[in-house]
Amino acid sequence: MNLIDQIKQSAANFLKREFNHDIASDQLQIDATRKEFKGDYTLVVFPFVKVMRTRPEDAGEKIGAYLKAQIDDIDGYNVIKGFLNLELSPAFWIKTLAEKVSSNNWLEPAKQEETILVEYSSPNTNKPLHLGHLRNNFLGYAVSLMNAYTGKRVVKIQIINDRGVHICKSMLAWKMHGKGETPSDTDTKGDKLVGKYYVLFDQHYRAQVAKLVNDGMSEEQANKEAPLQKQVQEMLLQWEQGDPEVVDLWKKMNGWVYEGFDATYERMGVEFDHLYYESDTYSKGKDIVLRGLEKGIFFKKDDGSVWVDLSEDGLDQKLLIRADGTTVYMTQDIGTAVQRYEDYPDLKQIIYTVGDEQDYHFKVLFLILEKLGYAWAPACRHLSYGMVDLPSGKMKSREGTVVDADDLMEEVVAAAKASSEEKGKLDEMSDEEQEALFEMLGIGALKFYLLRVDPRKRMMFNPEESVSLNGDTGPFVQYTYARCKAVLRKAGNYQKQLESTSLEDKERGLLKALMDFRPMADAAAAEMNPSAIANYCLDIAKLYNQFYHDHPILKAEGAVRDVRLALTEITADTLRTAMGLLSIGVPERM
RNA sequence: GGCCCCGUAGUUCAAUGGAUAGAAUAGAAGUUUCCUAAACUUUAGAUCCAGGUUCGAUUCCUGGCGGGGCUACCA
Repeated sequence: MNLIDQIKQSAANFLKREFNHDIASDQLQIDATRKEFKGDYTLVVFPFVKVMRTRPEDAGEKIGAYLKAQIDDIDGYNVIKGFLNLELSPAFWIKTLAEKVSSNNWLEPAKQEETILVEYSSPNTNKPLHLGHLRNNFLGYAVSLMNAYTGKRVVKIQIINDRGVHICKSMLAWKMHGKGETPSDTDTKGDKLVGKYYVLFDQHYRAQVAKLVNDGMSEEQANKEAPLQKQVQEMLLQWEQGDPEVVDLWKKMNGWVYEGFDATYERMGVEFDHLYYESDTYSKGKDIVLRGLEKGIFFKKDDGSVWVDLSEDGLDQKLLIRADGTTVYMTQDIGTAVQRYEDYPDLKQIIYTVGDEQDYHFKVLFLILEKLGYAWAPACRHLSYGMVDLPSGKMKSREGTVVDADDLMEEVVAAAKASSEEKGKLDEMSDEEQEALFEMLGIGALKFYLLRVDPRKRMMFNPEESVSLNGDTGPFVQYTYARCKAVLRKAGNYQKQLESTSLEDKERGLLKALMDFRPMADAAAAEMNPSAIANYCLDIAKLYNQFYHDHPILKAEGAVRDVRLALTEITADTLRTAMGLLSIGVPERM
């Protein structure tokens, strides 16, 4: 049991013994003491006051005296208003530091038990990945790593939206205007080439619509009547009927897209364990819905369409099967969820990384799954994240304001390179090492920029800030790590069986923050919140840099030097581990 | 219209209901014969408005105001 739990336990025991009262565990609150007060940890005594029927100051005094008597590591205490500040002994801190620096397993991942699925990315195959996909992928991948670290067996998946009318648009445009162009003979990335034809379709289509409207047709009707619209519908029908020519074209163009995506994913540093394709799963779910209909969970309208009524749950009615018997997105999602549990029978949870514009969709999906009686339904979660805005406003593909993922990664790496060369510290590195470093710094900066904001919140993407390497950035943390490693290289071996000595305030503050890594990581994983990890890394880096600035390490002597080196070492280990959970690498030198 | 989310320094972000609301950036002023100055220090600057619950509210509740999203037999 760690010390904080011990203190909580002891405080609860006090109340039980003296007042025969059981305090709820959520009433026991212990925080790190704010730096303007003396002490290390603070117990909030207000919850005790009612039971003890005394003033907060008295209550604090009594609890403090009891805790000091009970727990050896507590050296003293003070009470300010309703806050009991506990002071821990120097020996406790040295002991804690020595344990961490001498055992190399305190940062090991927890044992992986429950199996969970994390879905992210899940792009359409008609256009390249953009900034929004970057936030999605970085979030989903980080949440996967965090859960794997804190004790889940994580299967990383995506469902690729490889079919449907949007794919046919690219196909049709290529067929009409492509002249047989391929990625290799145009030296174009496959996803970019297909995206080009998607845009081309849209241009021609809108021209047709405009002409029809000009000729007196209503816009709504023109949208339906445009020849290209009819052709694309026809093509979708051919695809569904398995027309060999259409299917071949579909396979060919999707293949191009996958090659392009693979290159993008590789540079992003994300990966998947299991790919699902919508073309395999889009018809699933219908049977499940029909069985639900028999059981009376759903109902049928006169035209034969099948609906679910969620008005008792505060929502409305939702279509599940069209009058013509075809399925909608919701039906497919029901099918794929069930499919996944069939694929992974010991599955405990699915996390869906999908933008918050689909909050309602997932609310409905989870409710339907519950109504269908699947025991695992309540464990499903929607990792809902906010859109990424640009200084110019929303990203809109029509207006060409979409930030392309590949271009952006290229830019941030170029910025890292320019900045590194300006500093000129890399003379000893080979060209390959330098290139690898620029990649690590640039991509790291981008990931950190997108991950340090609470996922649930909409965020602003400022291109200039995203390539900046100063301030609250990934490179700041990476720099701190490299700084630690430089010190450790120069120090060589040192005595890790630390002798007793006192600690400076900045040393103790840093150590205290480092001790908080596990609980922080557990909470972040449970909340699916990588930003908590990013902000923790910034805290640690700031604390270390302040300590580094104020106290000489290599020039110190004896036990003091050993302590400072030990702190440096566990700071580096913690930063590397924490950044690793965000899939951001840290360099030995920079 | 109905439902959901969000309003914190000039700007971008923090703060399980806890002490004097923290950072970064932009602004002003400093620190290097010394372990990596991509650093550090000082300075100025904010909880949309009005009520309520509470020992205590940026946080919870109600009502405004402002912004965004969802509300398709689209995916």
